[in-house]
Amino acid sequence: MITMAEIARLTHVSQPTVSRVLNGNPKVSPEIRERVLACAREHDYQLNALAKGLQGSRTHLLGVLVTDISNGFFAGLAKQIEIAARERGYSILLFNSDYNPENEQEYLDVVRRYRVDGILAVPIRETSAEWHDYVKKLDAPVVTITRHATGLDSFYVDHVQAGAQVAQHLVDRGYRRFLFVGKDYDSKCTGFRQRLTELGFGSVTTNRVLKTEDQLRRELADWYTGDTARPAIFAGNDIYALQVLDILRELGVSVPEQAGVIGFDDTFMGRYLNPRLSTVSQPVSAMAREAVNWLLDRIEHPGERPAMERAFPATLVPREST
Amino acid sequence: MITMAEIARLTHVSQPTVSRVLNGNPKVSPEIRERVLACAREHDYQLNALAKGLQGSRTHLLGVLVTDISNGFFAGLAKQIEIAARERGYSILLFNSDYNPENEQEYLDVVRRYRVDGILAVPIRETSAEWHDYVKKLDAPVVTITRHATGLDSFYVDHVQAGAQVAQHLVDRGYRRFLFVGKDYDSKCTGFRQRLTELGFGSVTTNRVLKTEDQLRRELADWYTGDTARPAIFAGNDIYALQVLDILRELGVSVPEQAGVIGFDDTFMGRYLNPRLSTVSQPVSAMAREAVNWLLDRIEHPGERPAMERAFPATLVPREST
DNA sequence: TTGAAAGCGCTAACAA
DNA sequence: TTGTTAGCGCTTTCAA
Repeated sequence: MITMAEIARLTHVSQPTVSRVLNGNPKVSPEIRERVLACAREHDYQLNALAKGLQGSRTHLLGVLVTDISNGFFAGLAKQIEIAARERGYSILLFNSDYNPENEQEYLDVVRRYRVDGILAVPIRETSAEWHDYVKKLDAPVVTITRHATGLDSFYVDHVQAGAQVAQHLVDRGYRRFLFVGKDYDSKCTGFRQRLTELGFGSVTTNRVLKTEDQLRRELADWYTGDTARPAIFAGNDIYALQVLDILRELGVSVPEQAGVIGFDDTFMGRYLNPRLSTVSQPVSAMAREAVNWLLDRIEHPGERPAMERAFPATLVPREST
Repeated sequence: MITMAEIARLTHVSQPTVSRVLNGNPKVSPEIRERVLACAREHDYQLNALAKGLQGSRTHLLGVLVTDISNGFFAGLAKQIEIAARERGYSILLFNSDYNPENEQEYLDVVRRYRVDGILAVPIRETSAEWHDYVKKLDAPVVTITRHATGLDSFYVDHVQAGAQVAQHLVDRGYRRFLFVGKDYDSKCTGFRQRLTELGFGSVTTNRVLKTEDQLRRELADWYTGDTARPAIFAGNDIYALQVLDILRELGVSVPEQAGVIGFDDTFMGRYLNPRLSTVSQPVSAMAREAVNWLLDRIEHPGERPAMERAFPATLVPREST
């Protein structure tokens, strides 16, 4: 691929002059400008972004670390991040931790090797001291997205509060017995339990962690037959909800009549399911956009400023399943 | 971030020696090796991948260009690509063309600026002369994935044949009137129509292009009421199928009794839908893995070799919707 | 086994 | 307005 030096040779100017032309520096005579641009176009010149990055300024690279890109919610998030970054001329290095802390650690290192200008991450354990310490000692700014990390830049939906909203909704709809399906350290579960306790249903709450689908099937069967109070299941994300819906159908339990089901994330598919899935919506696009803009502002206008802990509202989307 | 030169200064050796140690060159005395490694560890040294890439060898960067990362199928594909690349030490620059040829063109340029070692792409128009020409004149090897581009490296499922399989399946199941929902240039549609014609149902085939959801709703309503032969709908992907299913439910048409619906891609959700979605499965993981390995072999062992046109079998997955 | 020197392609500072 | 010089952090000769 042709370089600036080569263009300089061909057009009989110095290499820095070529740089000036290609960077739109106005202090270049029109004739030279024309000659250089024509030559660059003719040879399909493409800037060597590595050389530019090496020389010190910006790499215009952003590291994006998510837990599972195959989950529609994160796929949508990645898409919005990519769009927002592109608009400002940044490209995305994408990594998938798969909820494995070792991967997370390794990918963070990889991203540093490429000297990314900044990092957007969905950490596995946003509240852990490790995450906090790690972020603090990095040289590139890190923004935690969709999770709340106290004291760090984070753009998130308050999962504790959202969990409480779900609890309230289920109780309002007349459900009296509850199950949470998801990871045990999920903050949604915390908020869910708290509110249920406040509402006087603490003791009937059962919280289960989804491991294999088979296990979930057995647990659901046990759980459902044990009682006659109106039961509802809060799934930590729409994917779990989809599986729960399917299992209940197999068990012959009709939703929402015999059991309520509510998901989380408001994934695209929820709107079309049968029954249409009640869920909790997060403003993905706004979250991605604001997070990217904040990160890029930090990058482009360095200087101390307090951490931005930006909470976005979660919206309960009641549909047919509750 | 600390550099090799800095480590050299601290350990009283030359910078190239530091390079040797960190690259595992055996011709270094144990004492020096120890000293250097200790220093690197202490200061959390991270290689500057830009400098390494600049100096000529490999960047260990792969450009991945997909049409829509928020589509579960491509999200899954991206995930598998990322995993396969990681295993061999490569990272992913991800772009989303959103089915817009201008984006595709621009992103391909961006990727070249970062001097990626190779490109994996889901082209918008894999059969076009533009794509062919563009790929041919790039300096980095390009592998077309999930689409068949004749004469170029491509790892794909034969969509024409898959479309024919779907036609056969629907006819076998007793359907007699057909609708294709999807993009008009989709090769699946070509194969679908061909086979229907062969089977003597050519004239009753209606092919419609999905534009807005509202339009789809009106068209489906018109289409359904027009006739009494057993009708079936072939949706170009599972997302369309999901929407079709929902519209039919609104129209009070029961699936599969009054109308059959089949999707494409075997997205995760299909297994859990109500009714469970019949669809066509592509071996995503194998396709991604083989494509990545082929691309990396081209990168790591340069030299002419004929284009690899590797077709993978599509598997019809009959479930409850047909 | 180690070091000195050159150079990858670019930007930035300084001179002319 | 243009050119000269230096240097980013690394790998790669080539010498010692």
